[in-house]
Amino acid sequence: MSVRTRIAPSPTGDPHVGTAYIALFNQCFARAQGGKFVLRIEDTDQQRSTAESEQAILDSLRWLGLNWDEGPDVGGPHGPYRQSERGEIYQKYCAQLVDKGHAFHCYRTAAELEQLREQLREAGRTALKPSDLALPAEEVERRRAAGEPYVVRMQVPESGTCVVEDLLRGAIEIDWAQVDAQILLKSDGMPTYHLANVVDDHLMEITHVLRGEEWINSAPKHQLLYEYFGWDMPVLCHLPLLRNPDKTKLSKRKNPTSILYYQRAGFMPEALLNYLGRMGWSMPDESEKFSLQQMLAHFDIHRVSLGGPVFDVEKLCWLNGLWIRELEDEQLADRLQQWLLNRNNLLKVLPYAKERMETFSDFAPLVGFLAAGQLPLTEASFADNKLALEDQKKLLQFALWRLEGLRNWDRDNIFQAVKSLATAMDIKLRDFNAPLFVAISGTTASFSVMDAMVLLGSDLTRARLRHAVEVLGGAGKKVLKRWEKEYASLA
RNA sequence: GUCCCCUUCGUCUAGAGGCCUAGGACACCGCCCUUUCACGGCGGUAACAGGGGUUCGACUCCCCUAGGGGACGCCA
Repeated sequence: MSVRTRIAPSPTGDPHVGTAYIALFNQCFARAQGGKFVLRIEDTDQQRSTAESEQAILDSLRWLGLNWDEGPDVGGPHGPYRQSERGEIYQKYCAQLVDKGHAFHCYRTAAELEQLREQLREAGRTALKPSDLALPAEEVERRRAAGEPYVVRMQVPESGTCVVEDLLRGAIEIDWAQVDAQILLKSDGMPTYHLANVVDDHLMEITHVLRGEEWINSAPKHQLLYEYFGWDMPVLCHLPLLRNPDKTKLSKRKNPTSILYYQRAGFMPEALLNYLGRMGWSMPDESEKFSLQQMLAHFDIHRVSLGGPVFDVEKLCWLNGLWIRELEDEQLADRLQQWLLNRNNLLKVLPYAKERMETFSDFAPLVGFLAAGQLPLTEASFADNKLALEDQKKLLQFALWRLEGLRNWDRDNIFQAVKSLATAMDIKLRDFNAPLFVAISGTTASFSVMDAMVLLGSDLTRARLRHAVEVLGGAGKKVLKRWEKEYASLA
């Protein structure tokens, strides 16, 4: 038995708690039955995946205490995808499907596809079927001869019902009319997730797949591919999705989602993992605090409850407190030293503090805000700034939006983002920065707020900006909508 | 819009037809402990989405409705 977690690095390289959540359940499920737990990083979109973002994910999972086995034959965290930089493996398998008539070359252009989708919408359908995509033979021949790009799409039944078995939900029926002629090979020759996923799982001898609920709708495609290839299908199990407090799928706009954030904000890995284990799952005796070992010892996949659990930072804090209090003083001293008071950290911070220090005792107050999770702000904290409170609130929200879109979190990028926003809003940088200072450092008397943001990291920075907006009274739905419009018009 | 999944206190959950007057945890409130604040202890408020079946009996099984979520990309 072999269970895998498939991991796609996010564009920003943040290791997502949702990834850890799935990995945790995979590990418990596999190991509880003496099976292998295989981790596979796979991203056939080379724009997204970098060596650093992949490493960040692996490091985060290790930090949490997760560990994985080498996959059979292919080994390593990468699976066949890494052995096939330009997708050769998949092209080979894909050619088999074309030969057998299970897949076809499609020469449709982007413009044509858009038009087709428009027509479907009007007809009240969604899925592009092979028949929708068909072109006259001579037109196909013409485009082929002209060397136009093409993709390979899979054949799918035009009608009928597909039944997919889910370990927790039983039989799920999906109409074939809902399933489109999925692209298997992109025009650059790289596979899409769907093909890579099926081929990799087969080559890695995966027997069970535990993945997020969001994949249920593509299960028929995967099942069909297994049939086309004549391979055994792994058992599928779809886990519920972690949610924001408003019940939508957990997203970083509404919640800190990066493992790095929780690391930086001073959570114990044991506590975070423990909390993830309580999401949609419970110990047979309902105990709240348990280690990975204990979870493993009692793991039963059927104790997963299907309602999407809301990620509640407050309860996580309480749980983390439990873990801290049960540490010996010696252990806690070690943890704190590792976390913050290590030489590396000091060296990073010192250049900014040194200028302003007269005695050693000035150090802690100067950099204390870097160690804090949430700052104890009130409206009064912002009162001395030049701009009206309402304007400061808007400015902070705009800054938050601007910084959310940032790909690389470094001083230059942050500075550019802030400066361009200030210019666009026609506010002097000095006035613009004041509320940022308060939100980030708790006071305007501090070293460069840009440097502070770099030191804090993107997640903690965003969390502070969000908090500041809340402190200033927050923004209702209506206001938010107006601001969004205004923000968009700034360009 | 179409399809799929889901639905027990505000939140995480227990519950495999009678053990349910629905249990635990977070949060909240009160009391105790305490020079303060926490921690800890004790107690309290608070839920089976609605309607139909099936059954001697339904939180539990079935159907419908409603609500929530997800998916509908040459992203994963």
